[in-house]
Amino acid sequence: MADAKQAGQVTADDVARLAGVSRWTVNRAFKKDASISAKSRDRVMQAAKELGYAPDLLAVSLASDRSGLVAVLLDDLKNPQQITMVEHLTTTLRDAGWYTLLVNTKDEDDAAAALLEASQHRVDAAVLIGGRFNDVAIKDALGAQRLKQLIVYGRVSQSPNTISICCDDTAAMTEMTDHVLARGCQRPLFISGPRTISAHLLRKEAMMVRWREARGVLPEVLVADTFSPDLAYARVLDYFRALPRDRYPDVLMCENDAIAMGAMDALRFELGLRVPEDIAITGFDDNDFASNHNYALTTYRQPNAEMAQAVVDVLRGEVRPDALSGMTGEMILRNSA
Amino acid sequence: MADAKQAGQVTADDVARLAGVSRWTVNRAFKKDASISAKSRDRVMQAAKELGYAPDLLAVSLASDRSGLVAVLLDDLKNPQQITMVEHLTTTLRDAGWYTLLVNTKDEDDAAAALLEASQHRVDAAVLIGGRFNDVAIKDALGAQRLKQLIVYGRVSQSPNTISICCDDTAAMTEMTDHVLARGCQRPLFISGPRTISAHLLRKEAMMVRWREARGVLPEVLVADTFSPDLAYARVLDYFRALPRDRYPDVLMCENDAIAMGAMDALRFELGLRVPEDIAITGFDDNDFASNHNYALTTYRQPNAEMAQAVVDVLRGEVRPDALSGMTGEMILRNSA
DNA sequence: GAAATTTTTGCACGCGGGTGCAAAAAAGCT
DNA sequence: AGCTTTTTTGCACCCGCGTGCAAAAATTTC
Repeated sequence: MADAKQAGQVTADDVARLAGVSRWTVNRAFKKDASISAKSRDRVMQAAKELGYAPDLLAVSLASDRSGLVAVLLDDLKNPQQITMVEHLTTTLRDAGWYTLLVNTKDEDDAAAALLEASQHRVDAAVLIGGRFNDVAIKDALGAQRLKQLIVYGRVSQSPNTISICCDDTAAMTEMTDHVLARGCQRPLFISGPRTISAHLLRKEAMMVRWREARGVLPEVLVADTFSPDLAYARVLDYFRALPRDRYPDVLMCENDAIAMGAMDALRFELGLRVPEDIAITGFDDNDFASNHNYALTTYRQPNAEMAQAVVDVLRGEVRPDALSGMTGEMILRNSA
Repeated sequence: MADAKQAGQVTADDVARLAGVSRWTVNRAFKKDASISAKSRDRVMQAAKELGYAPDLLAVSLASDRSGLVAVLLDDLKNPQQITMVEHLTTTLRDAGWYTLLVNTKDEDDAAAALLEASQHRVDAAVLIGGRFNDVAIKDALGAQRLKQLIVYGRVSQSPNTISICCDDTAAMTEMTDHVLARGCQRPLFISGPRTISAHLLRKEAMMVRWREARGVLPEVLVADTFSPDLAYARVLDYFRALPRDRYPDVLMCENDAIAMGAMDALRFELGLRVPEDIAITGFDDNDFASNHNYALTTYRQPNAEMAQAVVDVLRGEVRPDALSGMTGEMILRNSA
């Protein structure tokens, strides 16, 4: 095998020379359905292998105005749900021929900067994961205007120039609430995450609405400022300590698993309560630890594969706008509720 | 703000026209320390803002032979340690001006393909995380030859064309072992992950060596085929069930936290043993759940920030070959041992 | 076997900007 | 003011490949 590394980049011209054809024929040989004779394709491929040639994707992108890159911007890699999303996105995109430019943003300003950088890379789309991306603010960012596609992933976006791909939170939460109701719970407490993002309101509201329909009363709500178990732990503890024992809730519905776990730990380790005997708990997302023996969390798994596939559909231009935010996941029943 | 999106890409020529200078002056205005007068830089920047111009990074890469991209290839996004590494890498690289092309590989063949694809993107370096990358096999891959830098991250590589950046596993494991010895443990069991990767042998061997130095005997070893808690759970259960109670180990040293957690669950839920009273347990990596109330795992935190910084140093050409695999982390003492 | 098709191949020009050098402008000096 | 030195600016050519079209070659047809 020729020494491609030291000699610098092997280009299509080199291959052409060796194969005795023109550069364009070489490029055709590497293109899916180009018009080229089998004979010269073989000769080209042979020469290419000999030289260790592979088309330069940068040059392809520049010339063709299709980079094959998708920027995935996220918030918080500590959040298991975001990781799950990244995992599905990277594999699904790669299977479909796209590459993932992963950007871990620090704050809102940084998110805008990241968007601009993504556009400078000519990404075919940018996928926004997490709550840091306030779409109202972001839509004015220079980067947003330069992008071909802006996809808000995992929650519904208000912004018109944007495509939302997410699971039907309302249906999901209604199903969960029905389950809890059927279980006979009477005094619910909803524990929400930070209240900046639209998706959150959907989950909370779906639960509230359903509960009131069924029981005629509105559940209590406790707000945690982040999705961290530790904070939820502290919040829950404060909340319960300020309450007489006979007014304890009998079910905690949490906006995601992380909060549910923190809450469960607080109940068990600090208050000596049993789950689910004394208090039932539900989470959301079915993260990797939800099935753990210590938690056995009843939760809801988002349709992650389907959502990732929807991104590919959008990239391919096969948009089914109706289907983009109506995907439903699956309630996972475990011991906690 | 002009409508950059519909009108297609805004180029330096457009800005030049508006600013009344040549295209090259425009490019200079965007370059860090180019020789350009303050006056024309201002004029250019003004025009650029008006048009919503930003340099096209693809074109820059093509022309300058520095893509600013680093491919991060990994194995298993379910592995918390890999996620931690990705997190540190993405942020550290971005702060230093590089972008991350994240590739989630499926198997060994796919890893080779991913390497080739990375090289086609002209990445400035590829960082290999996880055990799927058998460097002996990978070094022959076409992609590997075309890469400017191949960095094996988180373990030592045998391959000469490769740079290893990792923590000093031997020192780490020796420290952990000393801690366990000082605690007075007598019957250790080492639980290893899959035995394909060099790094694993280092951890196990360091523990074995140290233990024999101290007590004159070699610890038992149990092999789990993956780093999943569930498998460790099953393995540990089998192992203990085949053992008379009086020959139970009194300390489990696990190759990583995931294994330690699975092991701990098995001991508690299936065998009714207490940790650490009956059996002590140590992990490795200090993943997010290690500090959880249910586990309180004594473990070892790798020098993640330092390791990520080392990648940047390599990219910048400021290599300190000696320092690349000698970084030490920090033992985290919790309740489990 | 010559004419009409069809397939294959080659080429000019462009994608957006980098590099090194030479011309032009500005600044410094006597 | 006239001349030298330094800073700024413009330009030719290149990075590696895509696109559309015309020339060349291979096939088919009668």
